[in-house]
Amino acid sequence: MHALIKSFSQSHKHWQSLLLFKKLLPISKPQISTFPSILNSCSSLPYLHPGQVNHGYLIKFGVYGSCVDIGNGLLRMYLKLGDFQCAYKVFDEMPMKNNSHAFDCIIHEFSINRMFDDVVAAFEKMVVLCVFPSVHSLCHVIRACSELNSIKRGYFVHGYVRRNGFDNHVHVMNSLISMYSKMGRMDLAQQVFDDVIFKDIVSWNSLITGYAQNQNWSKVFELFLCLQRAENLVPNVVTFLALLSGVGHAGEASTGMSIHGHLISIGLYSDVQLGTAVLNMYAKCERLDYAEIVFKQDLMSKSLVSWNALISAYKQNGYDREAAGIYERMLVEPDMKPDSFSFANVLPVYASLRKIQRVRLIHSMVIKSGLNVENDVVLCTALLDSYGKCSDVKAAESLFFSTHHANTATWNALIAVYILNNKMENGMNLFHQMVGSRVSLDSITVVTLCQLCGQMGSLKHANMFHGFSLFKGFSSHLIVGNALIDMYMRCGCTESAELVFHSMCVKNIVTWNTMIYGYMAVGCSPKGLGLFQQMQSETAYNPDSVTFISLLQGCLSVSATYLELVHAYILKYGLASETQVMNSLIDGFAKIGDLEKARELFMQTDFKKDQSSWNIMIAGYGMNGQGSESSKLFSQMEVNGYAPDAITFTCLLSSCSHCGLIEDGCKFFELMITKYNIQPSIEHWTCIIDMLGRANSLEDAYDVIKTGIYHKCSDSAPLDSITVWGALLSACRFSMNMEVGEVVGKKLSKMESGKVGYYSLLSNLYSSNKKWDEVTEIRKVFGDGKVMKKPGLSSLKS
DNA sequence: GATTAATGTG
Repeated sequence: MHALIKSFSQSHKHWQSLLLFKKLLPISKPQISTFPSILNSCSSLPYLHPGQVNHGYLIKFGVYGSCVDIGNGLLRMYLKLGDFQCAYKVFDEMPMKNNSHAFDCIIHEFSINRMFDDVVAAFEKMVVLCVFPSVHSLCHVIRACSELNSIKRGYFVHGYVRRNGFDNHVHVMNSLISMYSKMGRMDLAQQVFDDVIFKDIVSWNSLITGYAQNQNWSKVFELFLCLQRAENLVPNVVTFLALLSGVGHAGEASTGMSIHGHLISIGLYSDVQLGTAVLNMYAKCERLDYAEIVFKQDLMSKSLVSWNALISAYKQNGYDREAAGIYERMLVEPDMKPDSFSFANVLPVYASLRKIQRVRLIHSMVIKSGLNVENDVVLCTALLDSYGKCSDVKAAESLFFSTHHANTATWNALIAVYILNNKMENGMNLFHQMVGSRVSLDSITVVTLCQLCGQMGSLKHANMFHGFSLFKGFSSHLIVGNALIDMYMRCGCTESAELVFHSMCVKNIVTWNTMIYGYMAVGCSPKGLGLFQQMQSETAYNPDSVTFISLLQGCLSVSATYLELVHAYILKYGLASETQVMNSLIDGFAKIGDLEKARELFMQTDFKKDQSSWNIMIAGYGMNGQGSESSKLFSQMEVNGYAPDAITFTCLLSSCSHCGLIEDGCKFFELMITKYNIQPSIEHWTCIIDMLGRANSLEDAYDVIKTGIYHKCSDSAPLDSITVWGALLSACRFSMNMEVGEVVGKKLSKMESGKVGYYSLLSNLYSSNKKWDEVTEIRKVFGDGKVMKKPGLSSLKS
């Protein structure tokens, strides 16, 4: 019977073996040698009960602890069943001297269960008890140190390796190379590599991958060339994965293509991972056409990673709609379930397309698929950011407060959400909390805070914050310098912006563009143009689209000659086919009142018109008092197959309001809701109130606000109500109704951050009516450095 | 030993 139990257990007939054991028990006392077989069977069945019962038998029959094999068997059983508490108990009760097998068992099980602290703790116990680990265990321990990112424990294990002669083992040395690589210590990784006498392909791969992960591309290529000269060693899949990642980041499409060809010729290309890496390489080199071909034709068995990589490829290159399309195609693919990578990839796409329903849907899918948002920071941050971009600040906040692992990116994201949704005070508060928290600040935090100060337009905050970033040592970062320039420009302080600009040792095209943009936004067109010319003569940068969009900012203060000159430069640099550049130019001519020129450019066929081209032209007619032309253009737009969007109607409504075409305005408002299914936004309501106000229907305008119908609009930031009341205020000014005006003014000054809004609206109002004396008067009252909030580039894009 | 992910400058 004992022999039969043993044979059942060996031939994986675990139920039979257990049943037989149960039958045997009432008849006779089992032999000690039967227990290891029984325990083996228990480990293979996903039920804890028989294991515990047998543990009891072992004690009852007095055999427990009498034999190392039984102890180890029991330990293995509990480990496999995942009952670590019982495993610990057995382990503690075992005679441990020289029982390296027990240690190897628990280290192995802890390691595959990602219990890295316990792996290291077990190893430390081994060292104390002078038990020698196996090479396999040692590799697990080294990996645990790298997962824990603990250089101290890494040094300890490395020392142990040296003292005990394990540095002859190539596997141990390879583990050390990748440990130091993951910790970013390529100097130490290189040292270990040099110490390995008989290097194998894994040694080379570990080092090459390390350099790739630490973005030292030249070393990646150099090592690859060395490897090719090495005898008896042939690069394999892993080598090429690292190499392709290097090529992708370096953006060298031609090198990538030759590697691609080489992979085909040596027959490695059929590997899905390599195929995906090739796809990713082309995506990073901005060769989406090749990436698409690789995906469609070469990747026979597409993995989830391949799909994710393709989504990411489109996203990286700015093709949001396409990226969303691929994600949706993936959803209907059989056997393809999105994972946290898919979600984190596609969320920013839906966020930038402002598809809040999609964001909510993904959130529910995340929960349904059993992913834990609280424990996955990346996914949590992506969700938080997406909700914030879709104006659902509450959802963003609750994600932030529910996560246990908020890191720097998570904090940065929520501060950015507050800025985007006009909650500057919340942003500032959160920043102060962040400084007091355990999370460290990074250059992105500083950039975000620069945006915050710039949006507030407060020079006091800007100066304070500049001091802070100098103190923290961030001001030498290129993106921080650029952000500081932008911040000072938005605060209207060109001198400080110039100071930062001249102090920067490393500049890029963004630095120059930011300066030019800033000069133009504060109305210093000669300085902007001067810097533009300086950039051409003193640097190797060619002006790009953004340079020209910047030069065309704030065109109210420029002349026709200036615009002609900029146009000539646009032609010279071959950017006349760029939609956004041409839109800015058309907008410029419209703003200075040269509608003829604007129309001429608009009719040109050598640039691809988009929705905003039409919007700009419609608005252009409106602001020049030609409301009926706006309406005509709108009909043409529909005929040409362009679906009008929310902004189109903002342009139309403001045109009708400006030209006193109340009937047309109401007609368009209705059309927008019924035909185009666009929910009125705060801007639309503002236009309506403005329109009623200008037509001396102040009562009606007041009614719109009093009845609260504007609350049924698509966005709901609290500052928005200030916008609406501000429109009424401007309506009051047009109809010279100071009675209502004062009521509205008082109301505004009581609202949350209402004073700033009131101030900025009033000064906007006065300055648009060219009443400079009143503007100066307001500055005297509120004169703490605040200036008007200027629209950013984002308003141009949409 | 390995490919895909979040926050950010104009």
